[in-house]
Amino acid sequence: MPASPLFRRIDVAPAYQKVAEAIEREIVSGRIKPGDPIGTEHELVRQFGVNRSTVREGIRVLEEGGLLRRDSSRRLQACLPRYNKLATRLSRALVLHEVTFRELFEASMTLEVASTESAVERATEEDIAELAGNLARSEQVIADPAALAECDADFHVLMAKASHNRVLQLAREPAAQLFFPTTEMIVSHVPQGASRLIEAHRHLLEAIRRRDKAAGAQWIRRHLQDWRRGFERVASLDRSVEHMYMEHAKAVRRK
Amino acid sequence: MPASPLFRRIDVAPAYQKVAEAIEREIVSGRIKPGDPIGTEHELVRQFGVNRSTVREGIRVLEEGGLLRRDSSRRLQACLPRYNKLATRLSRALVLHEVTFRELFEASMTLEVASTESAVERATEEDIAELAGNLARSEQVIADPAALAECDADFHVLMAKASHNRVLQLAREPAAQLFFPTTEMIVSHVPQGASRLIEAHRHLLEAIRRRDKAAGAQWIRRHLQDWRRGFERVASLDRSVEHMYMEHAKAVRRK
DNA sequence: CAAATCTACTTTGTCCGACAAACCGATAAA
DNA sequence: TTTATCGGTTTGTCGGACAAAGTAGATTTG
Repeated sequence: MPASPLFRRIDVAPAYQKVAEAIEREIVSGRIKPGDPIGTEHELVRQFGVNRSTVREGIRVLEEGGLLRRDSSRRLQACLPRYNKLATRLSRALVLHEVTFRELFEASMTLEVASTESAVERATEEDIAELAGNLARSEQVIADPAALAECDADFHVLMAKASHNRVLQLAREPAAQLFFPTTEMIVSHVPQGASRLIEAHRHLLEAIRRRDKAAGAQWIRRHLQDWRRGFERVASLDRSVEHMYMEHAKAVRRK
Repeated sequence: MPASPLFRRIDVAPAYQKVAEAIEREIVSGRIKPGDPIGTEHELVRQFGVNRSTVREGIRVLEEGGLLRRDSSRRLQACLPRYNKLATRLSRALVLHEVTFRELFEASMTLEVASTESAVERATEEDIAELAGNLARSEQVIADPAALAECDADFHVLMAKASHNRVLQLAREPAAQLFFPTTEMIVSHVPQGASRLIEAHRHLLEAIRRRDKAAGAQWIRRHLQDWRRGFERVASLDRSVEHMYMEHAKAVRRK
């Protein structure tokens, strides 16, 4: 145990980091609210007394962290980090760690069941209406695997929203981003895949309407098992998530 | 539906983003392995044909995303994004969204139970040894709430590691980072809090040793319920996580 | 009077060149 | 063998510059 120190640890962080930290502090502490303008780069230069290049490096850090964005006219403003954007980073990390589909499946089984059970308990009328709207759209695009896969992903996002638990919502997102891109592949390879998917969604919605937790849990499990069986027709569960993800990322980038 | 287009959508992303994306592609695709050097800024300037300021902005983006780091001599190298670092961003996001302890508790109940059940099934001898080591340390610091709280957080991290499911490991981390900082407070306010905590850990370890899934699930639930009861003595579950987190963050920064 | 257009100013994205401090490697000195 | 010294790199920061795009106010037009 050292004696009480004479000197405080000196802060050797580079200037751009200090700029980023200073702005971050203001936002996290709530002194700057989401949507508030941060001021122009020139103003920040004046306030911090550093060069514009330095300010810009700090800004990039915060932009990437999701605390800052540029509005339509590219002026800076504070913002609430969107789960979705952060989840993308996490998904990428999972890919790099060469996570397998088995891990993804197991985790999703837990997360989606929890999300469903909460949704059954807490879904509001609006939540139900959104889910119903999604279901209707799904039925229209039943013959288009890509569109149906997108509907499926949305359905589960809506379900997580209906759980009214943002932690759960956030926790499931990275796995879902890797999990659901495979849906298109499965739906187009497995006969009856599309109709079974929609049937499961219909029963899930019905369970929510009746506040029947057991039915909800049962149908989400069945839905995921369907995915698993479908997936195993095409590839091994122990394959790393890497390839699928790469292809999907490419497709998204084209949009 | 548009006719097949004559021209491809031109890419108007700013140069620093393209630099970041180009490097990201190389890393995510595996052509650059974690640990590989990226080359000096000057080299990147040459390769991309843009200014150094531009390159540096791109580098900041990737550094923040965890794909790039600077080694001891500040040279750039690729790296695997650590869950922990990303989880910190997520935790911050949860704070900004004013998540409540109730949400945190419910999600953790799901995530920790799943993590425990997997650990019971799959923990290796090394996992068990690590958990046992942690338990021994806990018993030594039973009178020191801060140290005990740290042990508790570590215990659950080790448990997640023992689950051998990296998706689960990642999914629980953000919640845990917000959840466990309160442990110190609870342990020091609730008589028997420390001993109950250690008893729960002991039973959890025992359940893993005996591969007794039901016992594992039961004890982790009990452990979390203990937390909840303790917490409710001090504050309301419906309080936003914000204040606690802010104080904890300050404490960590001082370290 | 309202709408459209033009013009002057601001802001961002990028570039150039520069320099001190830190770091690396190798050689010289103890 | 260890320590000290000395160039050569590399990073972090700086100042200034300019084109493109956006903004807002003034001006023209219907």
